[in-house]
Amino acid sequence: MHHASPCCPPWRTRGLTQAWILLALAQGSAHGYELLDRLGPETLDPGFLYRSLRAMEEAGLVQSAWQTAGSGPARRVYSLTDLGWEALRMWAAHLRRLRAQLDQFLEQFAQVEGGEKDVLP
Amino acid sequence: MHHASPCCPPWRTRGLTQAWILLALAQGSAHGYELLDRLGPETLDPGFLYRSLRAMEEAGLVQSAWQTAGSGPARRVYSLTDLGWEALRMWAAHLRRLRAQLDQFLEQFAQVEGGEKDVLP
DNA sequence: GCCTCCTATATGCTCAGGTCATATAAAGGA
DNA sequence: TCCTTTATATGACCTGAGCATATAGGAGGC
Repeated sequence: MHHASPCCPPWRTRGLTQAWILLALAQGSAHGYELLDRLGPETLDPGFLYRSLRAMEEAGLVQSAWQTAGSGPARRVYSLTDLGWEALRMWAAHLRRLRAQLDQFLEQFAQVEGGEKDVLP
Repeated sequence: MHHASPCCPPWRTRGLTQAWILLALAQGSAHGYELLDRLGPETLDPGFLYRSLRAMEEAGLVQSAWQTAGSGPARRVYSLTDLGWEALRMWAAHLRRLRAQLDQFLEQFAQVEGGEKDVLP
């Protein structure tokens, strides 16, 4: 019987990761390992990143080219396509709507929190 | 060949549904079908709602009581527990952090969007 | 030469949040 | 009686995401 903490919303928010990847790429072409650094290696799983990149390439949002020059193993360098830029703009619009929803939530929460103690006479 | 819209972030944001359910319950005890009305029947799947309510009851966030009086089939009326209120406050705090992240995203987006056309000499 | 570490990409397994379709049952009205 | 409305519930399935692990090239130690 360990209620430790109730419920708990722990994570780095679900469903928005692709948006962050697109934004990171919008700041300049890069390969996967470099994107990990840009987004914070602690906050993003490498496996998920690489899979996402492949999926986004298949969808035409990004394109890749092998870079064999330099030291270490070959790198797959990704860059945004026009379609990717368009997707990023759509994400931005979506996140603005999401922010409005959050404002609405927090406003409603403030109302119920104030009246929590005096619900019925 | 119908690229219609690229990528597309369509949905009512994932992972936050439990928070909305808790908030709706904070505005007063209700049974499932009534919660559907409060949250918008179009935006929430009944099956998912009922499963969530059962899970939250098991977690101690809500409690339920059968209401056989009145017309129609029996209703399971849910209400928030103290633990549920605590969870709701944690959700609010989390969503404030999420809002800050969104601000950061949109700010960075505004920067890259402005300089999109002049990337290299 | 060989071993080991760092960089870099990739795959398999699994879980949880969510959607869609469908089942069941009580009341009320035609 | 049968159909519709209200209300709760279950089964199948999809997908974003996390965790573990595999693979391969280069660099440095010895």
